[in-house]
Amino acid sequence: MLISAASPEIRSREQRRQLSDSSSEVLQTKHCLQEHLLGDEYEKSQPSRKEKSLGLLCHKFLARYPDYPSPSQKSYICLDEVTEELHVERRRIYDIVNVLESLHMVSRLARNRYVWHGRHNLPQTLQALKKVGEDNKYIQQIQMIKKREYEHEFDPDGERNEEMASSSGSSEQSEMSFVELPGVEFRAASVNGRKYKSLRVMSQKFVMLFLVSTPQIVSLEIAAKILIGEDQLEDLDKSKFKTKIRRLYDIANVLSSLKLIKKVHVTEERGRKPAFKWTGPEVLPNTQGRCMYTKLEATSTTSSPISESITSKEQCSKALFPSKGKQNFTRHSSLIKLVKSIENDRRKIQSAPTTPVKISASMYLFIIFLLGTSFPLFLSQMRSCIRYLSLPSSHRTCTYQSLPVFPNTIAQIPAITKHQLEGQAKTADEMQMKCALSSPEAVPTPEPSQQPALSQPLGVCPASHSSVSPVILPHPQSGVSYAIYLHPSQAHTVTTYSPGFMLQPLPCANVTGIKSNNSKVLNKITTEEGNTQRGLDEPPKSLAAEERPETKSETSQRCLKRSQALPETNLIKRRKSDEESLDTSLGEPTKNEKPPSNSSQTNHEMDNVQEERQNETKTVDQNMASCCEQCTKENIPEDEDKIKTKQDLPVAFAIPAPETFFPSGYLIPLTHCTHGNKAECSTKEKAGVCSLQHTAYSSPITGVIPMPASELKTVNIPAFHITPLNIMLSPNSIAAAPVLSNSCLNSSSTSSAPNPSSSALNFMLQHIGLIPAGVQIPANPVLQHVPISSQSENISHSSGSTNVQEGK
DNA sequence: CCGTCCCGCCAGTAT
DNA sequence: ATACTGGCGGGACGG
Repeated sequence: MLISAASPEIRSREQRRQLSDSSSEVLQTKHCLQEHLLGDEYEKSQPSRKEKSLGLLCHKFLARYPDYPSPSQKSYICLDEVTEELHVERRRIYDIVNVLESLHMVSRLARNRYVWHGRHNLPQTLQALKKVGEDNKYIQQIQMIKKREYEHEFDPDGERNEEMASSSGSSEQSEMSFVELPGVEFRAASVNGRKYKSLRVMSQKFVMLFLVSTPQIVSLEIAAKILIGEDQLEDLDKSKFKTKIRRLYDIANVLSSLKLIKKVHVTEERGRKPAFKWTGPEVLPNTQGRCMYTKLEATSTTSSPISESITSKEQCSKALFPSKGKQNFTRHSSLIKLVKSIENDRRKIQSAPTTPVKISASMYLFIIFLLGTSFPLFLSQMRSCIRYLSLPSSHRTCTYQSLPVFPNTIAQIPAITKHQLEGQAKTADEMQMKCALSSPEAVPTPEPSQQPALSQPLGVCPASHSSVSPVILPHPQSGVSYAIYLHPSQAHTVTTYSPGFMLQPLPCANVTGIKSNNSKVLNKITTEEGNTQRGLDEPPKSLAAEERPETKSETSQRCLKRSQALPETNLIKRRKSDEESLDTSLGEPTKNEKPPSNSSQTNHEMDNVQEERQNETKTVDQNMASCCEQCTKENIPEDEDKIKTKQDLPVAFAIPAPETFFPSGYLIPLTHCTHGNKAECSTKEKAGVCSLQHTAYSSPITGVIPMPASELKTVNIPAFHITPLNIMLSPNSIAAAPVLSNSCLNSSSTSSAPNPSSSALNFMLQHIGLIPAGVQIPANPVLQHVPISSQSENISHSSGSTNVQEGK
């Protein structure tokens, strides 16, 4: 950790070392304790199968790069180096890189070379994938498969092909396409002529399934069937199915490492089946025109873009990302150069005197959520705000980027938050940057390298929407900024903010029923809920019938070769069990030190806790005063608790509000956000931030899982002061106003309403330096209106006897 | 026994 | 031709 101050390289290296060390240490310890015979044998214990797992490897890989790399310092990935340093065969790295590429976390630059993007693109990617998934009618396909299986129970006939053909056939476009992101640089470089059947596409589709289905749980079986069904029109043979499953495991492993999914089991009449549950960031529903994505023909080798839908989407994306408008390139040096020059241009723009950073630096902080509003409107509102704030006209330069930014940023917050909570390490630069942002001296003369941090991640697109529109308005006179949470209906009123407009704290009474506002959403949920889970399974039967001999001559050879390999010792086996026991004894606090491999159980615990917490919070007093009181004492959600123990941080909190009420607006004075206070923010912040960011590697499952809340609750806290070191986490919350306060450090809220407000606030606060980077106000999963305990764990309603169990 | 999934062959591509 | 990619599936490991 101490080393974290050193160069990123050293740090990451160290990190890796620790990781492996700790894991091996643990193993050795166990051995000492339980190994009866074989004294030294275990020392040179060959890496057990598990130690070689793709998941672990992926963790190591990920540990080398920051989740949110600062745009200024692009990290490149050299496969040779990686393979050497991680001691793995190249082949394995490809597996990892391929799925990362599918998420646009990396993109291929050239042979042997990739660029690391980190999770910056994740929100857009997921949104795009979700959109595509919807377009592909995956939901229907899933249902069809289930239905068919059910029918097959009785008459294993073969009319399924027709159904399948009709369904998947209708979406021929889904053949072999790879979802691209308009904003992803160099993405095109990865699109070479090679057949695109790959893991990449598979990975994307797999993710789509999660994003599309309501309980976000997908069984391998269904995933495999759907993926197969799409590829070839139905020639399901058993071996193909098996292969598909195998691939899915590969993908699932890296997705798990990314903490986007976790393994669960779906139990039904047939018994329990492996499945995976989405644990990644909630993806906001797409709104027409907001989502920009392009599908590229897999086999396309041309340098010209092949977009199937050159519609408003396209245009929109082009308008938003003029410099990124390029679509698809083959790997060609000239093209790469072009890209570079474009990038340089962009950099120049970003380095312009005035940038979003400055905006925040000058304390003209504001966040506008125009959820449910059209983008153009958003833009205009943004402009008016900017105008009002008397920002230098030069801002218009960055308007291009900064404007679209917000929505996008918001979307990213959940991921960021989660990530940070998990204690992932950050690069020193990143930390510095954050500190700098809040420090007075840095503000006046923003360094080019710093600015991108704010503007770039934001540079991409889709607007999010929610029923609540939090707004943070600067109040020059008093030097205090206010965060205002407005009901959508009021949003316009505020955004057209005029100098004379004075925001006033509103009494709790002045609330609006959120439920009714979200009725649409809720309805959707309830209707979708329950039909997503699969029903039966018995693919082999039908598949076997069609099985065709596809044997390869070389198979026999392989067998021989493999048989030569010496079987591993029993030692390894034993170790496994030892490892298990030890892990359990480790307890939560040490989680961050644990090796990534096994954490399902931990997760399980967590979920339980969360449930408890939810119940707990439910009972929390509904009125403000008492709420605050309580907050300070108890009701500290598990998550926060963990964070506290893990990072020694002040806990965040959210104040629960009456379920049926939603404050139509309230103000949160951001006292420290004034011009003169930057210094204090920065100093305190620095300490906080830095310490936070140095958190050691944490186990994959240790992260905070967004809790589903059944109701939206918010609080009206007119006069809280936000202090740098205080964080407020509203675990589930959304609208739960992210309120920070020294006196009120608690949390409890259980709100859950599609409202990125907390995210946005987090983001802003973090960038302003009010909140340590490692902390955040958890954003709330959007459509998770499922009854408290049910979340996605309870799929029972859907297929009656389906049931999900956590862990392996 | 069976769910996982490591391993590495080897075909297809890029240089 | 050589090196890089990555589809693929046998069969070993772990529970």
